[in-house]
Amino acid sequence: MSNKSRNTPVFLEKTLDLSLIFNILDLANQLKINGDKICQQYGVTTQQWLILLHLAHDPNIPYFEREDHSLPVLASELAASLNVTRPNVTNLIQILSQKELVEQITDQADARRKRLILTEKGWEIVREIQPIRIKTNEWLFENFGNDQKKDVLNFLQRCLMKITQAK
Amino acid sequence: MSNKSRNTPVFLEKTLDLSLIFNILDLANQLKINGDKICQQYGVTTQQWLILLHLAHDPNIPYFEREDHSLPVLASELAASLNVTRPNVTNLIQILSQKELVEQITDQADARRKRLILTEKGWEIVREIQPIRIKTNEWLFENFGNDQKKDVLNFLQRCLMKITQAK
DNA sequence: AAAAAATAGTTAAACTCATTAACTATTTTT
DNA sequence: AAAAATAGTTAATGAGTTTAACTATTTTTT
Repeated sequence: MSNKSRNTPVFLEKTLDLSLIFNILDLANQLKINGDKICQQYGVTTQQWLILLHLAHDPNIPYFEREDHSLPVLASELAASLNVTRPNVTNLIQILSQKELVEQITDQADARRKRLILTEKGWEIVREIQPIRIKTNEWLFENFGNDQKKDVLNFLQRCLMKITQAK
Repeated sequence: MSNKSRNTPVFLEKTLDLSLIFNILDLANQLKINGDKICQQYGVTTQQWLILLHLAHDPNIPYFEREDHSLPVLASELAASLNVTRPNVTNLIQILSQKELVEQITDQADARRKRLILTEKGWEIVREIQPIRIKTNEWLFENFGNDQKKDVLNFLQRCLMKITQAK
């Protein structure tokens, strides 16, 4: 009695590749949920906090390893780093401006550009979340050695490079 | 001239842990974008397609490795696997029902439960996307050996286990 | 120098996915 | 028989996202 609704059909095989994909997605999901739990105590979402980290020039952000970033961040750079559209960034920045965490300053050399900087209140949130963030990650990875973590990081970076360069 | 808006402040250090987190999030993001590009040709989103894969009992889904799943899936199981609330699943299932990809059948042994199954049209989408999915993933991981992939999978699974058991 | 093209960002409308709180219906436990 | 637990829905709401059409500014081309 081979019933489609009860048994895995033949064309859906268990493979290393597909398991990897699902586990990456699941873990990212969990990390986002974890982030939300921390961030919500400070009145921001994980996504909003990620923007604050960009404005604070967190050196761990992959985009900053690929591109130069000596000047304050632009909306278009945020869009590129977060892989979302510019209107979406406009939207998020407006929310953060209303919360008085971010300010926009028109670039003197090019009036089309708006440089985004953190307010003191914005810096405060980044500073306060930082130790919690570090502790949480130390806990998460405590059973792994540095070499192991480096291998995984390398794997992820090479995948990212491949996937982003294909566009 | 140490200007907060231009230089990385001291408390934001570059670390292996934080780089790992960012890269996991970024890669998951890219995978979702990739998925959307494929799925949208079939009139579904990545999230909706993931539900179809659950109903098709894809053996690569992490939840199915942890829990038994001999019977057709329940909304509550979907919620647990996707890490979302039950009302959200109700919502998604309604969309998929309207698209005639999913049917709900009241469980005979327990009338509270509704077993979710794919319609023939639902199966068709899963079947048609499958080869594209496999080819895309083979391409993505083509430069890695099986051992390397196994190591990464193991790393991700252990992280997931740790993070989910902490709740 | 003027016109055209490119770039940076915004506005508006719409959609997907997600939440919480309060509810119905059914089954299980006490 | 009553209480508690379980499965799912409804309603209201919100965050984040998109596309299409727009303004303003700068750069390139002619």
